[in-house]
Amino acid sequence: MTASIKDVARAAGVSPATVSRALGKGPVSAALRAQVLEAVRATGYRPNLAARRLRSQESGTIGLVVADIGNPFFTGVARAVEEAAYQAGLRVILCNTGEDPAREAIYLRLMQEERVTGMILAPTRVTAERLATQPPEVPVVLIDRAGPPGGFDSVLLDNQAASAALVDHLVAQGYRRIAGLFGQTSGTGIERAEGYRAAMARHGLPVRERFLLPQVVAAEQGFAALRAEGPLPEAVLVSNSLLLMGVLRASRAAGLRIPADLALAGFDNEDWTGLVEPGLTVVEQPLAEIGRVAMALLFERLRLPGTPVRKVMLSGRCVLRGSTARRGGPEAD
Amino acid sequence: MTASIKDVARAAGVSPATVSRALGKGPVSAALRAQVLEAVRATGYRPNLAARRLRSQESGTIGLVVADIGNPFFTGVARAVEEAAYQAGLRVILCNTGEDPAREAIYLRLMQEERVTGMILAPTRVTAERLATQPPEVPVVLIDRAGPPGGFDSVLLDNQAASAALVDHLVAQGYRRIAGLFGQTSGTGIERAEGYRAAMARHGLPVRERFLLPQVVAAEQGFAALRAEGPLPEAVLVSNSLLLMGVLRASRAAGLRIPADLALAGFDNEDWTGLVEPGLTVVEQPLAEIGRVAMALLFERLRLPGTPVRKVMLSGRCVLRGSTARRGGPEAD
DNA sequence: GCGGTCAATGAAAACGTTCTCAGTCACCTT
DNA sequence: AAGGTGACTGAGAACGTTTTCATTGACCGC
Repeated sequence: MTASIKDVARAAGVSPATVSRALGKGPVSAALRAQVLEAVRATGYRPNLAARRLRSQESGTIGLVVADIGNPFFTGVARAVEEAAYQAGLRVILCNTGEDPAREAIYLRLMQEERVTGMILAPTRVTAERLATQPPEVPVVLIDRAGPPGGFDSVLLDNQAASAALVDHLVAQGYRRIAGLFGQTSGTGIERAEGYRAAMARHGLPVRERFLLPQVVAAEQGFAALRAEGPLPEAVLVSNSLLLMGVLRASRAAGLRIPADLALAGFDNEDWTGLVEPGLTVVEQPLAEIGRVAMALLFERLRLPGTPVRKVMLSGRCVLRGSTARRGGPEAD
Repeated sequence: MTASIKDVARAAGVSPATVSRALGKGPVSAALRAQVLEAVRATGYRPNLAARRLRSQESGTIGLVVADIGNPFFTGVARAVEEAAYQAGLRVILCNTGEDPAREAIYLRLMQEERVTGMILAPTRVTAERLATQPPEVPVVLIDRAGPPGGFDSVLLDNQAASAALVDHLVAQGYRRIAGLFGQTSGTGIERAEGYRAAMARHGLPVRERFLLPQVVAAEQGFAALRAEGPLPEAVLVSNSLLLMGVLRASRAAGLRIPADLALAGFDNEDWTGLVEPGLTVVEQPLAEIGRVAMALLFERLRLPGTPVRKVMLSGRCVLRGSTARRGGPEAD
């Protein structure tokens, strides 16, 4: 088939070992190295990574397992991860689980079979729990979603604080009857719900919440159900951008004016949230930072396996836009 | 380290060959198979994919090399590709080149070293030309962007027709001075420009075009340059969603009303294009279909390597929205 | 009852690398 | 001049699988 290192060796008139050294790091005389390089060119040799990995017992690969590659949050993080890996001479295997725990399990197994050097993982709640009892043999860094207490290195947004900040902002703008819609598959949705609840309690306001699948259509249906079950709230807090889009769509379809009939606040500062009218108030997550820190944690654990578990908590940034303009006041922004 | 097939064999009291057969397809008695499975459980054995690939000489992996994983066009295609691969029991390696030919070359080499079964590729113009002289040894299917004539299987949008359809629509709506902004890194941008030129010629209208890097900021600057160089056109045709966003931003910043001061039409029916006010007229590409067809072409070529090269051309669907409402008329939607 | 077929199993080779080990040669020290 | 040092090189083992080949029985038809 394709040329192997032996073919190159024969062409260059040296031993396979010398070819390996000439291409790698070993000591080789300049003359032989030139011969080898010429032979490589002549034969069109490409090293076989499977053989290399088998022999050297290291894959030079890290696994990145996320819920949804269509979600700009994960693509943002993935870019930073890939960039860091590229700098370090590592490859990235990207896996897309679609929030499906079964698929997550399959990919986790696959990563082990690939003998990845380490993994970065955004687990569903189901998988997060399973990780506690069946930890993978390779270093794992969790992103976006908390794992079992004390278990793994992780880099997280301070979801409770961010959620509470949105509630405080809404209250300050004059809203009182604030409903919450949260994703149900991830620990993140749960945490954001808790922040919402705590802040509402602090203000002495009643909670009204629903948990949904993190999909646009689920949010449209969920919002419809919310309306059906009782009076329209003054504002809705939403735990991710897919749900935010769904609620926006549904409220548009219902002819609601934003924020006059309904204020809206959510997570993830995607481009489109600033382009719709009015702009949507969101908590911006530091995507690149999350990716970079995750890789840094992974590298450190690989370097010093014994170090205690570290959880890095990053803060979001509130981007205030017209969707939460002062209640009853002029539509700012 | 981790258990190997020999450990399992020892635990089960059989030979490594029998373990391999029990786990794979070979004929094994039910009793021994049960023993082996039990031993696998006991030892926590996970097959080593590097060894398997080396021995069996097939990677069970296909490479997907795209320009920008942050671009919803590519994530949409990637999803379909991954789904098809998953069904077929194949893995996908996803590579992100950022429209950088150097990085593209690196990843193409990497795919060969991984001994991928086949590749799906959206090349920049530079790489597309290089493919003609240095074709990879594995089957390649091109998507989104045409390669060298007659060279590779590919699945493409009928860009010229789609572009012309947008021009025709704009003309029908009463627009005459129509400018075009196109991406310069891909053959796609070029083709869309050609369709624009041809349609404008057909209508006897003058062409006014610029070629830009496919980035939001480049479009903002490009649009500013367009305005600086002469009178504001009545409409702008834009060759992809990043440029579309840039032009929308820039025209908002300049206080232009759409479509009264400037009509806008582009490519890719992303969610946000229907959520902004007014909605943007776009050509929708069949993302999932592109991914599926690409995989189908790849599979067929693997099955029957001798078949002649096939180019599948899919049509886009015009989604008409308010951004191209009739000139001077009421703002329809 | 006997050659022949067939399923099940094990021994050992092979996949393409890297790495250890031992060897060669040139050069330096004493 | 003998021994030591060091840089370079090749032979061969090893990585963990799959696969070929041979062997063993069991079973079949005659």
